[in-house]
Amino acid sequence: MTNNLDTFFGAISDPTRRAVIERLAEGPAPVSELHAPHDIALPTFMKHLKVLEAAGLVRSEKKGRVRTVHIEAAPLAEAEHWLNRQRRIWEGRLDRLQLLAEQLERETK
Amino acid sequence: MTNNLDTFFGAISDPTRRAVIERLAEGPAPVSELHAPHDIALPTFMKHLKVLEAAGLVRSEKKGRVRTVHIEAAPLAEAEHWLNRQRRIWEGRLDRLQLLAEQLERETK
DNA sequence: GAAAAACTTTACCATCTGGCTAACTAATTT
DNA sequence: AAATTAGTTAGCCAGATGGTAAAGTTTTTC
Repeated sequence: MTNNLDTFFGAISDPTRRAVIERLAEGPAPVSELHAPHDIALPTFMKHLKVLEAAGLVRSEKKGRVRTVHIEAAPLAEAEHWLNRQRRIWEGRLDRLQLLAEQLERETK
Repeated sequence: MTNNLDTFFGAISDPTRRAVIERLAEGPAPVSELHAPHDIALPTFMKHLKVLEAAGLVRSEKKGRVRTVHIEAAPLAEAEHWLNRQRRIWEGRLDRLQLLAEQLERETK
């Protein structure tokens, strides 16, 4: 059961990768520019890019010697749906617990 | 920079752990009941619970020989904010790109 | 055509992760 | 008191992950 959600959440569980996403939200950029602010070796950084690409968060094209990277909107939706559903279910539960508590309150009064 | 988001997203990047969260959204349960549907050894399962607990997604209390586990609503909010912000930013970007495309369309007509 | 730039590939390493079995402790049940 | 139930602890393992350095490839640029 190697889900989309697995690779998606796995991809954004790393701070370097989240930083890349945040940067890319402002627009596409070549690898070297994306790499610059991070104090890690280039090949290490490329691995992070591959993880993001494998998770479908990012796509890239090479033109000449420059590879340009840009974000992909698609997979975010699914992840948000999961989180939303969970939050609704368990906030619902908390609400019901509160109602129960209030009811008990009234009964013991 | 070992962020909250790191451990949170890391925690929900595993299918077993997401399944536990989904189950717990219906109400608290003892470890053995949570374990039952998963075809893995108990100690392995306990590790998953520890990851969820360390990420603040879950809490548990032991009474007698039974440990009861329940979800914690708090950390979801932060994660959703991150995702929401990202989505807004880059959907915004996609919209702007579309406008640009339409403009070019008009100009070349 | 030589040098520089922008990646890529290769090979290696330590630590983390998810899995296991076996043995142990502490409560209930019978 | 003996057996059962419900977790816990300890120790091991294979593979993934995040990191490195060094050498190679393919454009550009000078």
